[in-house]
Amino acid sequence: MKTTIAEVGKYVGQDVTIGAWIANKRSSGKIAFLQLRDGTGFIQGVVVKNEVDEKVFEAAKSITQESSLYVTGEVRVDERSPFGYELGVKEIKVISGSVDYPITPKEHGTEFLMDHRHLWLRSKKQHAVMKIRNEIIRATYEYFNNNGFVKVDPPILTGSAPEGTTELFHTKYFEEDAYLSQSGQLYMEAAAMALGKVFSFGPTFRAEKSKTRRHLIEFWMIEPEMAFYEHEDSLKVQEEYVAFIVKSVLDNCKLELGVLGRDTSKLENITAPFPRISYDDAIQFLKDQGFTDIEWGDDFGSPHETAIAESYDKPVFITNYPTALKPFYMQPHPTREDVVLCADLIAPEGYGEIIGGSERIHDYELLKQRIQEHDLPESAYKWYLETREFGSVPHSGFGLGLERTVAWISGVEHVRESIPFPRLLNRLYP
RNA sequence: UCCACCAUAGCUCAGCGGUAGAGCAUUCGGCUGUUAACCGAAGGGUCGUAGGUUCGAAUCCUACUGGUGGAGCCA
Repeated sequence: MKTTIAEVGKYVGQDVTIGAWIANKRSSGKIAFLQLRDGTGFIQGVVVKNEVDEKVFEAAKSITQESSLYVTGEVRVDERSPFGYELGVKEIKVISGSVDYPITPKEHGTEFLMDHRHLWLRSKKQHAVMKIRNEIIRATYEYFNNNGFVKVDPPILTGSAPEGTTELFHTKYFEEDAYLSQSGQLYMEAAAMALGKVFSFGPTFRAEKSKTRRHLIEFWMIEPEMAFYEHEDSLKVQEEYVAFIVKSVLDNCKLELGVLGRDTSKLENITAPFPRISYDDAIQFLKDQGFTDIEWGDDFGSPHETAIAESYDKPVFITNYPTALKPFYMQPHPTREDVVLCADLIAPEGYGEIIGGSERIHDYELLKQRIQEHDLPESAYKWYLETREFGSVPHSGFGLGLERTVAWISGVEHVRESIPFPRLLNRLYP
């Protein structure tokens, strides 16, 4: 019976054949332990010399790390295995050898591991992070599909800069200039006017010289946009969605969280509603904490963000930032000129901002005025303004950074481990 | 772009002015329950590059290159 490691629980007491790789091996004179992996999981194969053909034991003793093989044996329950099962090996058929596998069972530096990212992904820890990433993606589709959202894919090649200031990747579009998308939001707003509640999930590109554990040049973003939703309605969706993906990972990735040594009690606590603090109060809070380098009107730096996040044990919304700090399209506060209806969601444990969202301006004249104030080319925003010209409605949306969310839930230090092949300031290989 | 630190065996590091070291990996030998297994042996190096100081530089100085951490910007 050919099966996978994930499925062996169905075959206790029976012989199965698994296509696998050797993750590691330990052997003595009369017994060998093969640490097997097949992509679906990890299991230990035990080869006892006087129970198998001599050739099989020799093959087990001489097989090298990351060689591929078909291994046949009896599935048995074993309490010593964290996975619960092990394989009493009867036969080994090597498919392909592996000489001098670079990633040895020892510590390695970041540069070396990143140079071998294509192989590093095979490790138990990276496997666990990728499974958690997948679970977050799966739960995202489940959440939005269950709540009446339609997935819409905005373009990746664009002709203009949605948020103006940030650096964009430039490319040619035949004779024209084009840029890689840094946000699909404007297109999602148009889509919301067509389909009501929509969400996107796709890559985003920022040509910023950022060099921190929270930054990637290419990252994935989930951007919901909702017609007839005001700011407060959007915050409810955000906290419910984030709580849902955390719960999904807790329910479906127990083994992976264990491999990563994640403190799950911190995740179990992540339930809606999330605490909120206004920008005004956050400034006051920081001053009370002894920060002297910040005044009303300044944007938060990383230490400020962390100080605010650390005073809560859940993600926290920082709401209503000064208009001057935020992009042109955000809806002004109903009773105040100087702030807008927006919120950033800051993850606990120093993982930084995972969501930025706002209610969007729906008034045609005001939006046009803002575009002029920001010196944006009106011709490029003609289509965007038209969404306000023909039956404009209040609407809100937000963007969630996938890699920061994966890093936070997995508990890995750096976002470069939360995406299969990270694009970083100095890294385009592999 | 700025600040700090780092660059020695395939990998992780020690050596910090006087002939280059360890652990892991590899090869060989030993070991019946290992969990980064263990024990013994062997092979493996123009000490990032280019200058300089010195009788003598992996070691001190300068520049460059590459990397790591952080800042700013942002998800």
